[in-house]
Amino acid sequence: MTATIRPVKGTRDYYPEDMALRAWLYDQMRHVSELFGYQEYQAPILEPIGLYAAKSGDELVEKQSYVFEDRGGDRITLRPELTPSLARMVAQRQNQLAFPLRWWSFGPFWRYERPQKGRTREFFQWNIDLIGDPSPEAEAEIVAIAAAFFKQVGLRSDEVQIRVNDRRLLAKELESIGIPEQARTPLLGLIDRKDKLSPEAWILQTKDIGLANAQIDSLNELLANKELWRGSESLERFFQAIEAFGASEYVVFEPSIIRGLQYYTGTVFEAWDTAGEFRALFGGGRYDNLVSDVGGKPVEAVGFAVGDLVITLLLQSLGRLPELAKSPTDVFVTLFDVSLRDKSFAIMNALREAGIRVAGQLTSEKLGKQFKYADRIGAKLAVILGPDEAAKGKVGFKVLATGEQGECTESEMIAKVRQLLEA
RNA sequence: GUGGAUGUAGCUCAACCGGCAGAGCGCCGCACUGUGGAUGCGGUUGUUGAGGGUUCAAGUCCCUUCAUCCACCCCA
Repeated sequence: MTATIRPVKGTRDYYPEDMALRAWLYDQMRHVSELFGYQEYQAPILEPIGLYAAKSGDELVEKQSYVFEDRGGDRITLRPELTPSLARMVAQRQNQLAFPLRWWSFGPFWRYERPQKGRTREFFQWNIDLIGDPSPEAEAEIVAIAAAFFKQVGLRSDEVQIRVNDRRLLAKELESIGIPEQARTPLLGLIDRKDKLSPEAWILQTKDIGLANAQIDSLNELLANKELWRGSESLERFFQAIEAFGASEYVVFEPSIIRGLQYYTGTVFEAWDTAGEFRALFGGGRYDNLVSDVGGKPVEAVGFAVGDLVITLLLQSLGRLPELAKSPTDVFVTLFDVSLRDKSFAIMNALREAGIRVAGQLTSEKLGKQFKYADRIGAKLAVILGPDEAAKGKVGFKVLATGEQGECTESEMIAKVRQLLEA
């Protein structure tokens, strides 16, 4: 064990059963994306460091990105997020794309930080964006997609919740209670962390920023007001559309949702498990400046990102993981001995040409072991060709789940196998 | 980057005050040389993460180091 080379810190090996689960999640993401008419795309995993310098959080770029020099001396980053790459792709073909764009992607990302529960250094993420539509209805569509995804994977609205806010609304409200401009940015960061702080620490830290007692009271009142959105035309329209899209049971207004990324310009949202056991399931919002920041003409955009890991942990803790096949094997073809090898191989071939998924014994082994193997890999059916069957021009079969056994002629085999697999 | 916890068989974990390294599961074999999953019997599995120190004696105490986990920070 000491001799094996360790995996890179924060990476995760996906053994076949883990991979089957990730592939299943990917399928659900694809399904929901396509239900809303979104197209899949892929961006490079390597990007120049400069792409992120513009607008991501400072800490993200300076401390949490994997950066190295390639052989030509260029500074390369393992992408820590997708949105800047998307912005570049849009900017590069801005004049030939059919707006609004409905695009989605799934792939690996890297972030150099201490791994912990629900977080690794290499992780996989689903990104989905609607680009070129400034309306609150566009935001509602994106949030409705998130709700549809939860339904698709079997998470109910009493288990997960999408919390929505609008940074513009909050900025206006902070101004109205007399919070000076220079205090607003640090205050927003503090509000974002409020539920992690004790009430005492919260008051202490708001005072540090320079708020008076009366202002803290107003602020607390503001953050407790779940009806605050009714003052905002865009949020009114947003919630009306959410209702019409059938997503309202999953969506609530929450004035303390801010999000850390600097590039969000308006609506922001996060999804959480209602039990509060895990970190955010996904986060997103409106980012209208990003395309122009990478050199394009200004385009409005809204989107979100979901990691595979927290969703998986949540489904697991709720006992909601799907039962996936152990392997794609439908049929296991046994091998009696060397004299029947070619004939057994020909049977494997015939079944495969009929589109049936077959694994088969390649070298001589006791039949008992072959059946055990067939069982362990989850084959539904075993096909047996021994001297007795061969003498009669027949093949034997066995349904592994029930032990039911029988024979049929070689010419009947494919039809028989198909029939047994469907049962 | 800061703080805390934990490293013992393939896996999950025991081992009293420092006194012969164990159990369950798994795996292998046999009962059952043409039949898996059940059962019974038998067997295998170790540099106790690594290095050093104290001691008659270290899984256990001390130091160093590495790794993992948890929280903070941060969160695409």
